[in-house]
Amino acid sequence: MTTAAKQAHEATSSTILEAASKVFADKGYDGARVDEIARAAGVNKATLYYQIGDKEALYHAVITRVLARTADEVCIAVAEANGCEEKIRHFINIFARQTGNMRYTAPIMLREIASGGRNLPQSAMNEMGRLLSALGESIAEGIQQGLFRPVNGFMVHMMIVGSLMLYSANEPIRRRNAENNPEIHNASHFLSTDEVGDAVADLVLAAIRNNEPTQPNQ
Amino acid sequence: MTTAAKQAHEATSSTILEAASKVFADKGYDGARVDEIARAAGVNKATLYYQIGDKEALYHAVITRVLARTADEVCIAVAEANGCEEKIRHFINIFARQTGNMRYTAPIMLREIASGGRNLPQSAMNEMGRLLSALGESIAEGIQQGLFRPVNGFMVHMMIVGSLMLYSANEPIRRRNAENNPEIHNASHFLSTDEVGDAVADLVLAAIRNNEPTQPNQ
DNA sequence: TATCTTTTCAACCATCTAGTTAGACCAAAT
DNA sequence: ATTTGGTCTAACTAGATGGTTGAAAAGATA
Repeated sequence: MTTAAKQAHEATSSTILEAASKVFADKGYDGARVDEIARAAGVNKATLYYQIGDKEALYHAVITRVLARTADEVCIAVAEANGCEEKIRHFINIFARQTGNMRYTAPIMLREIASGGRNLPQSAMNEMGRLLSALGESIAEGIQQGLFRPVNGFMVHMMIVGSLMLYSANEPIRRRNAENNPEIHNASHFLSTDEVGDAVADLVLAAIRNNEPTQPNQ
Repeated sequence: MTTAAKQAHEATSSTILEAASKVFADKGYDGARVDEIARAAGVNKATLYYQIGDKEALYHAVITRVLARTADEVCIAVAEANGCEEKIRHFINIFARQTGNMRYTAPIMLREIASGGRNLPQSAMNEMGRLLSALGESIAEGIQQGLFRPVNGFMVHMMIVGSLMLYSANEPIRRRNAENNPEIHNASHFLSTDEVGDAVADLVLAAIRNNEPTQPNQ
């Protein structure tokens, strides 16, 4: 394959995955129509099969891509942080940005979880594991240092990820509700991506921070 | 209609809705097969159409039922509580029980949110509103009394509901993960329904509690 | 220009599925 | 015994959908 051809392949492939992400997020695996994805990507259906494969291959590519991106961004941000609090903060802020800006991230993950991870390929599971570890280690470290209370790290993870994904995925419902009931419009229901991250970080850190600092464990 | 007939209607109808709840939770709206629901309910497909209606009517009935049950239970529990902290605690514990024991609750809600509430009938929206108010008022009251910090009540709601639904819906993935990696089995990933409620309540209350009590607002 | 490879397309098909229909069944009322 | 009203069923249909294919276009190479 020439480099020009390779680039073309890369470009179409990426266009298709981007379109597929949106459609899968919007309609779910079963609700998504391959024809619609092709149309949204502006390519013929056969091209899609030629470039990537059948519907399942397409979905696997999409979900692995979404999770890998999120895990990459989050892990980098956590690694760059100084101290446990900042690590948690970075984790939350980047996750908030990821779910807030890449609008398909949260719906795809939520649906996948709702289905019991039926379509989760191992590669995607691994990416989830990276996310879990990044936060788990930061919390364990903080507890070790006596900065955090001895909380259940997994529950904290659920809390962060749950609130951020829910808030992001909720948006259409909130908006519709605001349109239908303009009189009870509530500004606190419409925060910017960064405001959401800050609000969650504030709550989570308050939840786990050790306010009666004793000597660190050992 | 005779009372016997009425009872028969009630019974089949309920059986169908129960079966439909499971299938919709498991497969989602588009993934669910009407034939499968009928089979799961042990009735002929035509009976299902006779008793309830088409697939959409079935789904509307299911989601409204699920949300109404949850809202009912939660509202009763909150009303019975004394003081803001206890209201929050009751809210969380009952919600945890509802999502933890009625295993289809969380998946159905998560999918609905992921789809942007496309299939949410007004009746279901109202039930969601009741849930939101129950918590919102309790938090506002606590802030008013200076017991809670001036937090964003909606974000707290996202946090509670997000973590509980995520934890509940997660269960199959956690279990599969534990089976595949028995060496890193983590007890904190497998809490009982009540333990989950307590853990979340502990975290949330720590997050919003006012640790430097000043004079109440006014 | 001729040739070869990669990429795109429109039309097609086998299968699946939501929804319908015509009638069987059954209990109670006459 | 027969009618009546409600409940249920097997079998069917019309339409949609995932996936395929053979040919044509585009582009590189020589």
